[in-house]
Amino acid sequence: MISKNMACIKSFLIENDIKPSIQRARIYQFLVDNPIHPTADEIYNQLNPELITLSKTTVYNTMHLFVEKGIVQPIHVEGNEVRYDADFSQHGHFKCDCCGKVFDINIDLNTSSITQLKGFKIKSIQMLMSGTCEKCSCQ
Amino acid sequence: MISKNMACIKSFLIENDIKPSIQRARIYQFLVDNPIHPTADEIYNQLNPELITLSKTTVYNTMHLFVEKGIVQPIHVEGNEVRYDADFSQHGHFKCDCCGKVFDINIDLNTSSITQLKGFKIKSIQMLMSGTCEKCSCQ
DNA sequence: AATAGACTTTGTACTCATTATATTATAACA
DNA sequence: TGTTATAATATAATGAGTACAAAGTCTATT
Repeated sequence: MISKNMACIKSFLIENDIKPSIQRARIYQFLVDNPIHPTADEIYNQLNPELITLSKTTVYNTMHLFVEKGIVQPIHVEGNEVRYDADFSQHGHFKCDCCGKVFDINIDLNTSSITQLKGFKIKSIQMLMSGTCEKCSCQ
Repeated sequence: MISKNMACIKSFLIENDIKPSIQRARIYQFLVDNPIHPTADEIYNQLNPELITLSKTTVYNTMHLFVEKGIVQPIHVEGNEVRYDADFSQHGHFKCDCCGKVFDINIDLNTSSITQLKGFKIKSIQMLMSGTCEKCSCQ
C-alpha cells in the first residue's frame, strides 16, 4: 500500500464510512507514506507546517476514528504513548532498545489451533519483540 | 509458579541480584499470587492497607528494578498504562474489549525461522490479541 | 553497642500524553 | 438562504509516570 493521491484517499475514506476532510485525508496519506509507526505527537508535528491550523485534538480525534473504522492499528510499544500503523498485512514489530527504531517483521500467526480461544472473537493480533537490532548489536 | 512464602521469595530475590526488603518481597509475592496483570496503581491499592506506609514511588521503583533484573515482564496492553506479569513461561495475552479482562493464552512462538531477524538479539517476545472473550461473545 | 556509609523508602512537585468540553468553522440539505 | 449536522479548534483538566530530596533502614566495622 504505497502512496495514494488525495482523490484516491477520498474514496477510500468514503468506502470505510468516514466522511472525508482535508485533515483526515492528509493524516491518512501521511501514515501510508511514512510507515514509521508515528505517535499522535509526531503526526501533528510533521503535518502542522502544512496544515497550518491543525490542532492536536484533531489528530487524536482522527486517529480514534481511523482505529474505530478499522483502517489503522494502534501499537502499544511503550506504556506511555500509542503508535499508529496503516499497514494491515499480518506482521509483527521489533523495537530496538538501543536506537529506538521500530521494525516491521513478517510473520505468520496461526491462531486457529489454539483451543483456549474457542468462542473468542479475535479482532486484532499483535506481536511485539524487543532487544537490539543488527546494527546496534554489531557495535 | 504458585505462591511462595516470604523466606523463599527472599532467596529468590537474592538469586536475582536484588536486595530483599519487605516491600519488594510482598510486591513480588502479590504478583505471583495474583496473575491478573495488575498496573502499578492496582498493586499499590491492593498492598497499601497492609504495608501502611507504602508509597507509589516505591511501587514504580520496584517494578522498574524487577523488569531490569528480568523477574517480571511489562505488558503494554493499552497505551496509557503498563501492566506487569511475573509468569515467564511463553504465553500471549488476550484483552477483551468488552469486559476488560486480560487472559493468558498458551502459544508457541518460533522466531528462529524469520530471516529478517538475523543478527537481531531478541530480549522479549510478546503476543497480544484483542476482541471479545467467550462469555462476552455469547451475550 | 555505636558509628558510618550505602541503600531503600517516602512525599511532593512536576512532566507530558491523552481526554473533556465548549466554541467556532465548514459542509449538507431543505 | 437558512438551518442543521458534522468537523476542527483552543483551552483546561486528568492521570500515569518521573525527578528529586529528605528521612528511614540495613549492614559492616570498630
